[in-house]
Amino acid sequence: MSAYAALAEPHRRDILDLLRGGERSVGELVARLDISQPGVSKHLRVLRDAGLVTVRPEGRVRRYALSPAPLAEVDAWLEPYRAAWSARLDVLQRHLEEHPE
Amino acid sequence: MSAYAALAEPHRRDILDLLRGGERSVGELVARLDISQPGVSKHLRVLRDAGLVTVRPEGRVRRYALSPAPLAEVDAWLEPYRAAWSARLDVLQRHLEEHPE
DNA sequence: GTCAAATATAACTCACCGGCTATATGGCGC
DNA sequence: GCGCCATATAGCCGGTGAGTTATATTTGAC
Repeated sequence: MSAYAALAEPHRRDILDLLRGGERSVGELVARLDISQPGVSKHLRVLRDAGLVTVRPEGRVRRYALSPAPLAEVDAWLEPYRAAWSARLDVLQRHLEEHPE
Repeated sequence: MSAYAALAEPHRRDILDLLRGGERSVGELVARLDISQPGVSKHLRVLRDAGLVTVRPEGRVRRYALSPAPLAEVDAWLEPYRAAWSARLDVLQRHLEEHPE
């Protein structure tokens, strides 16, 4: 699954947001996510296949960590659009300068 | 459908990319997209519902234009991750400086 | 070795998505 | 009005996604 598709699911974005705070075990994620443990494991599998997270087994616990590299592609795709919407903001700003309310 | 989900479909990203070059009629999009006209219309409907494009009827032609505002949300979500992956690059860079091959 | 804890996988269901063809809708030319 | 052109919608189908419960797997504790 592409990084784009992986991000389409809100729970998966939640998981990534949680992992931004550092490594988390599956149990810790389950505790914060209002879906079943197998559901979390399934999402983690998708994220792992997309290269967005990595696992580090530690005893019987598996700690997941963020691996944000694939997001760079999304960011790169977004790049030209950033110009587009800031251009729009510029237009608005110029308009306001020339026609103050 | 959320902006994230809208972006999950490659054809829809293609459509947005095409619209970056300016307004396009449905026919022009169909000509470049290797899917049927109804398929394109369906994707345009999704993009419209997500607020990513706007329509301007002009005679019997409907011209679609980019409306990138919802992408700002995606960009904002991505923001903290940008830090995360540039941090990783920094780590790599420092490593290379301290241990040149 | 046995049991319990942590996690993954299997198997199932339901809903939705993306493609198609066929058809409806609305504007234009005559 | 009639027919054509551009586009949208309806309706169908096959695939897949996200959730569940039940079960398998691995590891640690004893």
